[in-house]
Amino acid sequence: MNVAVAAGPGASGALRPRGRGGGAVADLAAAVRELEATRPRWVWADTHEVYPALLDAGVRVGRCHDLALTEGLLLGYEGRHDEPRSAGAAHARLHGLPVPQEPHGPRARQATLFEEEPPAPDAELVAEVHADQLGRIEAVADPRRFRLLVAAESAGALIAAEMGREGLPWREDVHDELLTGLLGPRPVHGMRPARLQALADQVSAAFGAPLNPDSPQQIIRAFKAAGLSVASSRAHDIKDVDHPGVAPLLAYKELARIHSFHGWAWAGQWVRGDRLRPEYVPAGVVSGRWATSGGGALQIPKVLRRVVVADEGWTLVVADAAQLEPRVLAAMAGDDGLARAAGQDDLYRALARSFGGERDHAKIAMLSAMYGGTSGDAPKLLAVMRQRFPRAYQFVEDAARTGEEGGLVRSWLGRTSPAPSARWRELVLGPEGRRAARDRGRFTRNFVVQATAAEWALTLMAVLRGLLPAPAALVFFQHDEVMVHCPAELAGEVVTAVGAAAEEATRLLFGATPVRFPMQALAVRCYADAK
DNA sequence: TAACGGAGCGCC
DNA sequence: AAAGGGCGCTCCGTTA
Repeated sequence: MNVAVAAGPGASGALRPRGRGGGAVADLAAAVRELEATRPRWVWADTHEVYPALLDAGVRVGRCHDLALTEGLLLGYEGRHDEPRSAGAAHARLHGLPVPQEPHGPRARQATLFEEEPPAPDAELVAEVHADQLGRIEAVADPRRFRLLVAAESAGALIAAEMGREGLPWREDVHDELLTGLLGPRPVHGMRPARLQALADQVSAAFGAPLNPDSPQQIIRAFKAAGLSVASSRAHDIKDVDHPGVAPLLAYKELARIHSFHGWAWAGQWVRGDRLRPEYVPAGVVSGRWATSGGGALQIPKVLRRVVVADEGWTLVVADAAQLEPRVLAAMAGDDGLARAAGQDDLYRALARSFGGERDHAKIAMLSAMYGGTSGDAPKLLAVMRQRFPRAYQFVEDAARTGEEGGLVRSWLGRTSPAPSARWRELVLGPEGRRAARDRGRFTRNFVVQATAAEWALTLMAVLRGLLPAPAALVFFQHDEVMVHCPAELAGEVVTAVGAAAEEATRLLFGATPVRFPMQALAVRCYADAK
């Protein structure tokens, strides 16, 4: 049963069960709670807009259909990536009305703060757009897969909202202690911490002139003045340079990043009550990966992982998919040889024999095939791959070729790469054309793998959500890694659920396949212990 | 003064 | 001869 939902002013809203007239309700959350017992699929314009208020009221739902996310998938599939994907825009297109432009960027968002009253809840509009989308889904090449994509994407939106509310356990005292140990005591606002300042002074002393180590230009100039030419101020390009300023500069870079990126100011903004609450953006990346807007939660440095500690009596179950992308390629390409290797726990080890016995060579070959790498030993190893695993090789080559020619590629479930920009179409005809074409080829080559890996991970998480015993909760998701916070006595059950979810995700995407997707799930007290 | 692109680096 | 995909975020330094 599908039930269209629209939120209205305050707690009110409107419901419209499929095929029946619905109506306005004074208390939307109460109405949803009551109907949830019948396990409906809730259809709404935008999970991000609707669901948080339900969660505030203590109402969780099992499944939904997110019109905006689905519209994005469909528009992409139809080669219309640039059109606005809100439910309102979709409705306007249906009726040939002027399409409201998507607000984007900080300015646009501010402007909408002062706009008129929210429109009356319109479950009719929701139902209409939904019906249109269902029709368009049936028109794609493989509706079964696309329906799975829509379901996973929508489930992801529910999870993102729930995780945003739950928050990642984050010990403020441990964080402060760690920062103080690395940087010195917390400075007054705007000042450099003592240890950073000391390192900056050492750098200046080594070069014999005041130098701001945050300025790439000044760094390059300083090396030049010392008679040394460096390609850039990047750590990688200066680490082997013989100069007394190098060591303190590298130390400064490492610590300065922690200070500015995940330091006290950051914690003040994103951490409260020993919980980090970033804003997840499902499908924020064109490949379908999630992004965050604020909080930097997808880039938590490894050194900070010891700050993530389970509550007393609770545990963290940390699980990550091993070698996800090559396994995805093996399953998609239907390459028997690669699929056999991907039936092993260590795919690269299983491939080593084909690459002269070196596990590292197998790894370089696979990564180069998926990323378009060509440096070092890559060409030689790719030639071996082409010969030993022709279908897998051809699969990514085809994706690259399509991209170079300006075409669209799709993930396994049907997520579609954006069309090339007008700028690219111009560029590709000019003197830099070959380069532009190759760049896009690398993008589409990687897209088919990365986007399918994201689908597998999203499906896994959606399944896992349904298997978790209360009060276990998903608290973190990072591309191919999930974390569950649960009472210690449930750890075993959660570990089992992770394994079952991985198997189910594999079955849903690929059916019967020799490829395995091992997930290492570990119950730990602290994220740093998961390694 | 605000806005913006580039550099740099963290994560996958 | 070399040539690696995707992001977010903060800083600098220039520009409007």
